[in-house]
Amino acid sequence: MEDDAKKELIEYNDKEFNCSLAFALHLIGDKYKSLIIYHLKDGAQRSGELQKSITDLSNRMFTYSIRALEKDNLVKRTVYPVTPPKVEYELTEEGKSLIPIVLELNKWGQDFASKHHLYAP
Amino acid sequence: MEDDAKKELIEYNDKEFNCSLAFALHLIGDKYKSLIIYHLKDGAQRSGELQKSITDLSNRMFTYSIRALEKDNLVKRTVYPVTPPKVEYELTEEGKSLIPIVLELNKWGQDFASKHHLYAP
DNA sequence: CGGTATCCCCTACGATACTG
DNA sequence: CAGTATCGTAGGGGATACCG
Repeated sequence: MEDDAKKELIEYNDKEFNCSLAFALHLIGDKYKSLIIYHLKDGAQRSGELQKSITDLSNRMFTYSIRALEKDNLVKRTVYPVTPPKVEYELTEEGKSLIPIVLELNKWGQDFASKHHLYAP
Repeated sequence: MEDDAKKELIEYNDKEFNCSLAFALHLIGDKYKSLIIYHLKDGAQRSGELQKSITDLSNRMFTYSIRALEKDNLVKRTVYPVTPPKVEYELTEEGKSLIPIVLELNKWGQDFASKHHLYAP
C-alpha cells in the first residue's frame, strides 16, 4: 500500500485533490508550465530569452504560467535593479526534481510521433 | 541535438504541435486520462469497476476520456456480447509505455504534498 | 450495465493595448 | 525589457436525464 495511489485528500490553495497524480497535473499539466520547466532545465534564463524560446507563448500566458510556477515554489525569480530591467528565472530544487519526468514525457511524445509518422515534412 | 526538444512540427487530427512535450500533454495531460491509465496499469478492468475506482469521475467524463484514449491507441476496448452487457478496457502496448511516467508523476505529487504538509487529516 | 444527449458554467488561453 | 489590464473565445468539465 506504500507506493500505491494515496486516496488521502490533498488540500492546496482552497482546492482539493483526491489523488496525488491529479494534484501533480494541476501543478504542471497545463499547456505551457512543463514547457517552461523543460526550457529551464539547463539553468537560469533571462525572461525575454525564455519566453522567446517557447513557440507560440504569448506574453500574457508566459506571465500567467511563470507566476503560478513561482507560487508553487518550482521556479525562482530574480530581479536585477538595473536599467533596462533584467529578470532571470531558474528552477528551484523542487522544480529540478521534475526534469527527469519532463524529459521522459518529451521523449515519449517524440517516439509516439515518430511511430505514427506525425512529423510534418 | 538528438535528444533535445524537436522543433519540428507535429500534425495530429488537424491540430499542430510545435513540441513533442506539448503533444504528449495533449494526449494524456487533462484531468482524467492519466488517472485512467494509472488505474489500468495492472491489467484489464471492467468498465464500471474502472469508473468507480476513480473518485469524482462522472459517467460523462469517463466516456469522453476513454474514447479519446481509444482513438489515440493507448487503450483497447473489448465488448462481450452478453446480457447484461460487459465491456473491458486495457492498455495497449503503447499505453503501457506510459506507466513508468505516470508512476513517477504520481510519486512526485505525493512527495510534494508530503513536504508541504498538504495531506488533510 | 454501459453509453449517449443536452444544457450550462468556468477557466485556460488568445489578441491587443498600455505602463514603469 | 518586463509586466499588467481588458476584452473575448473554445472547450474541458459538472449535472441531469434518457436509450439499447
